[in-house]
Amino acid sequence: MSAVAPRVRFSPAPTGYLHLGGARTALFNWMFARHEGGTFVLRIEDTDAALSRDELVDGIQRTLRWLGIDWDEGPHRQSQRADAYRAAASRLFAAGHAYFCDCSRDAVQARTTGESGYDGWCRDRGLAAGVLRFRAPDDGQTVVHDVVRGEVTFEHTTIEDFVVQRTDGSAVFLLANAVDDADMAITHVIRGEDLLPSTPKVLLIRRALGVDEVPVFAHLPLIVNEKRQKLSKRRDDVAVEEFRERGYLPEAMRNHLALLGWSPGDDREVMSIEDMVAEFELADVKASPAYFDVKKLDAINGEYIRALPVATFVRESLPWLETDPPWPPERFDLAVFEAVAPLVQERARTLAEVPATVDFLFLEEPVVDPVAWDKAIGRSPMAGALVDDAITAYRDCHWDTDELYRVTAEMAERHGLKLAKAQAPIRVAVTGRSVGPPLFESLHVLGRERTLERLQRARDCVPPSSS
RNA sequence: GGCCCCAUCGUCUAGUGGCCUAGGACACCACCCUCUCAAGGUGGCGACACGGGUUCGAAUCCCGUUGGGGCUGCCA
Repeated sequence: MSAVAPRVRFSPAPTGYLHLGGARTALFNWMFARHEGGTFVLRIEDTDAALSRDELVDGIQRTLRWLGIDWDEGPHRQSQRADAYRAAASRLFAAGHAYFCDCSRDAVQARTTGESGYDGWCRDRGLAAGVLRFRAPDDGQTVVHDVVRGEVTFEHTTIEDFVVQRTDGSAVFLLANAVDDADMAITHVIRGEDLLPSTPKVLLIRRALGVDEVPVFAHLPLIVNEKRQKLSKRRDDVAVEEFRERGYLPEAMRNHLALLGWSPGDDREVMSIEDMVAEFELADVKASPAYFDVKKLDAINGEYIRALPVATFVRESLPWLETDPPWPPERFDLAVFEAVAPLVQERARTLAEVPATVDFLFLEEPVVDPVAWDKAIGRSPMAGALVDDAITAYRDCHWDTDELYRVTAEMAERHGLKLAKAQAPIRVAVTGRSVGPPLFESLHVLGRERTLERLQRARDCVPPSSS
């Protein structure tokens, strides 16, 4: 491609959080830059005063870092480059490429034709104030060369005289975008497909400003919801921060995002970021929209969780165990959690699932799943006898996993039951649930005393007739 | 309405004219393993939107139709 190292930018509007589409766009820009040995620029598009708040920008940076996406330049703030945009606007006006317009919103509406929008009524009125509109060419066409979409042609007759500067003198994103990409020598514009229709306008501005170079464009397919619509804040869960809070690992998030619209070309899916960077090519990006499937994210996240060193898993789980836990905080015992961590790790798809898997260890009394209780104890004719036997056997046996297994298996045999059946009431009595970590390890960690207490309590609840 | 984009299993995708009776992954189902649940293993279900071309040959190229989507703001 180009002899010079590419320069790309991720230029989000600060809306208070980083959404999935933005994260994917950032990731693709970043992977491209790293693959090509180029420069990744972070630029905040906050020309709208309402968006120009520091905390909104901080959130984006924090989330990008969480995802492992770092930048080489910036963050540049468009809110701080007003002078450059004003100068550019003046040049457009002076050269006759733009004119002022004082049409009200209603007037513009009235003058909007089906084919090409605003009809340019103010073009020759010689106004000196108002919004500044770009004088779109009346004929000809602009061709956008797009790496993922090929050549896209826009007839100039379909491009209206669009606004480049607001009444208050601030630049609209089209202008700011054109000026910044030129000033920052951006070579590849990689962004969402929703920006494709605005591309000829930006190109027109650049040309009017005397910029000859044209960046390479790559319009990425949209990420859509189950109804195949562009993800929106209102109706969809789109904040990356929220996925973080739901217990997803950044590596899994990043991996899944990378697979939306791109693949390495073979059967690999779960792969390291290094491998993704090594394989990433803009030309391999697909053109069709992709649905963000949380089920698949869950599966990928589970794989990443299982691949963690146990100590890392414990550390990553801590926020979920210490912040607003389902048990009294003082009852939590890190050593106990560490003892069962490998068993929990094997089963968790998200870190958020961890507390409920181990809550029986830290609660005075376990959370009882009524359906499980009813099935394993309430309506089980053998439950009373099994629990009685367990109490007897567990009172005197060696308190270790193998021994617990052995005496329980013996007990099952005495009753002519499979161990799977025989352990059910014990599990529910002690953990409150029918599913969970392996039972005998759980009992071992819980301790004899508390195990017996819970079994006795369950025994007291069993109707006499059932024993 | 106008302009533009898109179209392979339910989903994410491989496929760039013959290797395709279309491969993988997630999800789902069955079986195996097994103290529950997971994990793992095996197998199953399941797609080239439709119609015309081009070609010896089309999921792959072209045209049309249909369907979906994006844009159409003094938001970006």
